[in-house]
Amino acid sequence: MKVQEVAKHLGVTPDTVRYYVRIGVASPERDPANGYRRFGRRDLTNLRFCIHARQLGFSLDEILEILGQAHHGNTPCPRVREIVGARMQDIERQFAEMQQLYERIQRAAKAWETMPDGEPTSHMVCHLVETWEQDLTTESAAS
Amino acid sequence: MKVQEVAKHLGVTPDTVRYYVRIGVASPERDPANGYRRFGRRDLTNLRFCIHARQLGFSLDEILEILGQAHHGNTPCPRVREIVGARMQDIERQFAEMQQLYERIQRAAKAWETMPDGEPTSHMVCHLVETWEQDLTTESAAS
DNA sequence: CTTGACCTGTGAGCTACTCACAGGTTTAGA
DNA sequence: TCTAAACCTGTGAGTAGCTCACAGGTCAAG
Repeated sequence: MKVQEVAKHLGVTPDTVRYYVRIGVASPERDPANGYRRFGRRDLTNLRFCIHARQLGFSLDEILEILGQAHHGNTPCPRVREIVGARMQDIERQFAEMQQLYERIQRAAKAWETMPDGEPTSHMVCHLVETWEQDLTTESAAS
Repeated sequence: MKVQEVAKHLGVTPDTVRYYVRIGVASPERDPANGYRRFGRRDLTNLRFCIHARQLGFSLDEILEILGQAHHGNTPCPRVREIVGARMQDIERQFAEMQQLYERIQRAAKAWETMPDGEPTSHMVCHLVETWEQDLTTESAAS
């Protein structure tokens, strides 16, 4: 299979497939006549795994690590379970951070509702932003 | 004020302050004797605005745009309100995406609980990932 | 006078692609 | 048989917002 067929087959762009090849997710043979990539079964397997794993939040480094393990005949499943666990925690943390950001914006927007616009001065760019009451103390202490 | 004093004052690292100067958030004078940055009132104002705005989810490009507006004596407040509105929508969207990802992972992890590990084969790297039931159809159709 | 803490600019690294460029190949149709 | 469109190639740069490394100059305390 050529790059575009593979891409269509897997639901990604040819550029993405080429990128994955570039970093070593797959290593297709080359057609000696024209240098085109010829994807075999193993290449497709690796690419499919990569795409699925990405959809589960795996990083490309983690994917390469797992492919390496599998290449050596070791079962990558324990590592996979480990990564998935870590990823869930990451997401929970990001989730909390985003919620904080959202609430911060919301508080600001609400506080600004009744405030007029103002001209910038030498000690203030936008009074909306600069007079906004933030509890930085709480947040920087928490981090 | 020198770079480290400013950094401490604003609660960021000296590197961050230097970076902000680099991209034009502030343009401190230089001490002719040694070339050190000397931050004045306006520089501090800009940096403080920048840091606050970042905490509200503004991009550095947006911040530079606003600083430019303010520099020309125009009130940036309407633009600020606009950006804040856009940012809230962005966050809501990201929120939904992350939730999807989280649920996807959760479903996978749950489905794997009772599955044993397996050896990698030529057509499968990790059966946990590759036999995982995804409703890609739903998701790709939705996007 | 030394030592350590500061300062300088520049450039690279991080993630996961995505796009641009310049050029070679294949394929379908006239 | 020719041509034009659609494919393929590798390489390099761009994205966001820092962060760190490097090599070297400066300053303050003891």
